[in-house]
Amino acid sequence: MENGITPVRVRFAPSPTGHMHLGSARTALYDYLLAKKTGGKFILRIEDTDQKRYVEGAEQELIEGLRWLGVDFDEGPDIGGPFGPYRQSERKGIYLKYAEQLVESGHAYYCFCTPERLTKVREEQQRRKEAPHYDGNCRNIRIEEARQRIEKGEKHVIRFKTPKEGTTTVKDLLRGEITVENRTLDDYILVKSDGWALYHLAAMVDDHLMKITHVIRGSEWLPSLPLHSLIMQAFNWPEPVWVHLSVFLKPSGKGKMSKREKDELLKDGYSIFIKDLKDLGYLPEAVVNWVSLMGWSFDDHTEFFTLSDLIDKFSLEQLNPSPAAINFSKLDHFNGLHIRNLTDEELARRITPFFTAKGIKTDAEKMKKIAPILKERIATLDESVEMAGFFFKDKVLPAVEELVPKGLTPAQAREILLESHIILSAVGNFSHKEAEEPMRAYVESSGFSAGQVFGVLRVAITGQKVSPPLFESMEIIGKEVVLQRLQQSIRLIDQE
RNA sequence: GCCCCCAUCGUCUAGCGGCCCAGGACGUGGCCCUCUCAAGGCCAAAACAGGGAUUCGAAUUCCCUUGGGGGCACCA
Repeated sequence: MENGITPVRVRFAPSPTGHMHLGSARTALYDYLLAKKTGGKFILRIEDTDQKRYVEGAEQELIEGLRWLGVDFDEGPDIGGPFGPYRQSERKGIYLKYAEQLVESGHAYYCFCTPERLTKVREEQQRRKEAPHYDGNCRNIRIEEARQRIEKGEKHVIRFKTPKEGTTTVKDLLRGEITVENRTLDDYILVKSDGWALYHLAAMVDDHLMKITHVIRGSEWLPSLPLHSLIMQAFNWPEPVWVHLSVFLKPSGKGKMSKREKDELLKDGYSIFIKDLKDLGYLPEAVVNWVSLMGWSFDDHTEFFTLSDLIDKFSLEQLNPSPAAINFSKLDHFNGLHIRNLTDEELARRITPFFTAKGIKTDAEKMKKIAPILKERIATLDESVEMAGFFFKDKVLPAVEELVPKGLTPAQAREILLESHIILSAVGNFSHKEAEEPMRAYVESSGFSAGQVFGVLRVAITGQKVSPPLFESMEIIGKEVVLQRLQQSIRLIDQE
């Protein structure tokens, strides 16, 4: 609640098990905004206690994703900080120590049940239509006996001794108090038989040690919130402010994104993965703006925000607890807005890699001239290649059937091209204004419509039916090349 | 099956008892502008899941139903 005044310490704690997606991006963003707003610290902590699920390169992708978005962290694995290390795999010993402390104080116990036995217990419970849970077999083994068995090398885990009676009430900032009956909770494992701590223990220990004041995470954690609260209580540690964000649903709003749907999305030029979004031509500014509004709002009409606007305006009180369907057409909209918010120089710089990726050599000067006429007609950066590739090609190859549009005969199209060639040849200063003026006069006298004349010219000069404004384009291409291309098109018609 | 959460236009949302026969945005449709495509401008259709209760008064509070989501691992 002490938002806006006291500096917070918040952490984004992903596990390096796959690609960074929109949900992570939003959580990290809110963390960052809250930290910046309060003059606090934003920490990146890698939750890699599960060796089996580790994915090579995932941590790097996470860091790159955050940097790309502009969501910079103050402490983290690659930059260090006063509460490191920031990779849980490097903190193994710490967790074990705290787990044993819990055993000592009677809040946890050693359990010697084999995975086989547990599976059997669960199967039986399912058969009886009971909720699967640990049956408490080792709950009351005396600590001395347990120590002896461990000494003899018996495999064991450490379990939390969840109270069997009563209720646990925890407060979530968005939902208020949540109360559960303790008997519906399980004796969760804190430390595995290989000595690695599980999330429930590791995260609580780290949050405490790293002096985390607000835990912002996805609502999939809500069911284990009582456990986490109980663990904190067992240690006698103060609890952070708990903030559970709503989940993202698939665009239809029915259920969450499945593997198959992710593939389908990519076919439409969309993705929930941050690295894909970058390659698809989305601006980090737009992704930030868009994602910030899924579960948060400022007022009833303001929607365009830069990162610094968001730092200024963000507040936990305006978070919305209900699930949100991902709306990609709105991302396109925001991308357009942010593209138009870029300076010409900046836009030129951002679209250049997309040309390079398609094997098109660009030049910076020309690109700067193209940027302004491209700006309001692209929704994503990669569209600029399709729209403006012709500026950098030595040759364009207009299709004859496009050169001769419906309603015109080849002879008429030829006439337009020839007349235009004569008129444009006579233009001294080849600016779009000076070229357009005599061409307009020609349209008037020719009996053709502006659409017909300029349409033929567009195809002849750009090789495309859709392009940036004709005369601005011609100015950038230059008189010489324009005339060459007109001649080429006349030849093309003649050859038919 | 059990536990928890959520519920306003197709979608994201504003609304925190009277300002609401519900506002904005995306998308959709129409018109204007126009050399194509856009951008931009204007207009339109489009929602308080249902039922009780509280109250002079409910989208806003409470209960139930329904629907949706999440969770029930030696994963996070």
